[in-house]
Amino acid sequence: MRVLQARSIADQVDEILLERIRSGIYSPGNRIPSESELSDELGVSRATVRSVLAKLAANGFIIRKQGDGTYVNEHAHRASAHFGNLWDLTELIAGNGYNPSIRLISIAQRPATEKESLVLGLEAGDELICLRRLFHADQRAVILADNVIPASMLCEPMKNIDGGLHIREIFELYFHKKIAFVLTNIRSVVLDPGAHRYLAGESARPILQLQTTFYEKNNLPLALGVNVFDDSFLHLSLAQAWN
Amino acid sequence: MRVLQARSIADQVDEILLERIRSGIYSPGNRIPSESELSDELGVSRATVRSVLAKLAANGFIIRKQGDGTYVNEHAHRASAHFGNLWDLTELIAGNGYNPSIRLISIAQRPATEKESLVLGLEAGDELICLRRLFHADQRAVILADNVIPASMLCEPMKNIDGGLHIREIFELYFHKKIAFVLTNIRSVVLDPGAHRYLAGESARPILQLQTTFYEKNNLPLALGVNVFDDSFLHLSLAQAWN
DNA sequence: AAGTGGTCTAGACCACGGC
DNA sequence: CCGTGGTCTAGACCACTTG
Repeated sequence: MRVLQARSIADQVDEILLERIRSGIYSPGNRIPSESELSDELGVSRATVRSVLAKLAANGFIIRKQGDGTYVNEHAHRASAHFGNLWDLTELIAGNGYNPSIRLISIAQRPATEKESLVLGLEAGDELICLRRLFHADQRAVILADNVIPASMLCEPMKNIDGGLHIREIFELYFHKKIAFVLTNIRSVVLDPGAHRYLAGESARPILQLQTTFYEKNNLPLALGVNVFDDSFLHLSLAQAWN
Repeated sequence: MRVLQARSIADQVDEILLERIRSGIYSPGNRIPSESELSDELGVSRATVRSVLAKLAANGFIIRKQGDGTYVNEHAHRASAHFGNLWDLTELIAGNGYNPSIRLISIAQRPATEKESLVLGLEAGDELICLRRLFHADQRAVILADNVIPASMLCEPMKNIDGGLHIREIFELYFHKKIAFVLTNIRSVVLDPGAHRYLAGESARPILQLQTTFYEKNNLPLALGVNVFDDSFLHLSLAQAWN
């Protein structure tokens, strides 16, 4: 079977193998075909197969044993997030077994605070676009997501922004920017009344807060984000291979 | 320059490049030599150089720009953890700028609770080794780490265990087991009185809790771990490349 | 146009584990 | 012993950015 060149060969092999794992063709605890067999069957080089298997192993989907073979990990399905798409909130919700959706709460413009202008490299008083969104898991509000972005980068009227998109798409479509990397701080905080308006349950309980700074390829900070969610409802669990 | 075969060539290249970044030979925001130049200078193939650069980029140390070059990321130094060694608590403390040390609080044996025996695949009432350790950052107690391991796996007298070792080494030395992968749940909890005995600051404040399950290569659970720490003192921050 | 990183190949040799 | 994954090489071609 020769895969087409629509996306990269490696990505297609990745998709094929992941589908076989998910569908049970490669079942938990059992051995999958060797690298040579896979490269023969899929018509790609062993190096390409290896790059895909390395990624799957890093995310815990498979366990590799030198001299023996490659086995499907029977515990990886319990992880709600993976290193490739960490901090992708819709994936996090889906990984917990719910149907994710995003709703725009508000979009507004205001001057930057002193701290914000410092981090984002702005002049005091420069304007920011403030995006407040709510992520739902099967109709239940679970994550409150706030993002602030310098208004000077906006390429279209603020009202045009589709709040249901992934933050990466929002940057590409309305700001013509690509996020190169992110720096995320994981914190434990008390649910404050402002956020409690949107999230169900008792107030002042401890919740997780993800503080993210987005950077462009040229090392300049693009925007800030703060996401809060109840980790008793939505588990943030990660599988990771050790060596 | 031909590197020696003591450790893998890739690991040595990794070390060389990381050292050049840390020492400022490759300085923040500036471009580093191209893949071809590096492979020539170090006497290794371009593929090997690429595998190392890919790892450095995934951890945010460098930014790669197709058609342009590879640049040192000027923000990566602010990350306290990296994906390769995530949940390595001594690295986390070092990443926050402190000198890490580990002290054994207690080591004891008791029967497993119902929940523990379920997760670890034991019979009700099987014995567990309970390891309680305290991680210090410059003499200040910052992380309380509890681990429970089935007593049946122990290969030496309990008293022989050196509590100052990395959990991976403890498994290898005293249990003759290798950890293949871990599943970690990140939670936000209230500091309970039991843990407050060891950690300074006010009680009942929100703190981070890392619940880890350790697995062997054969997919069997080895042990459980619970680490709690004050994330206002010790930041859990991660750099991650987005594509 | 030249040079960069991105992708992929074919093949070699090694270390390890099960048979 | 044989087959497995682990490592490394040399070289090809492509896509992209910059001068």
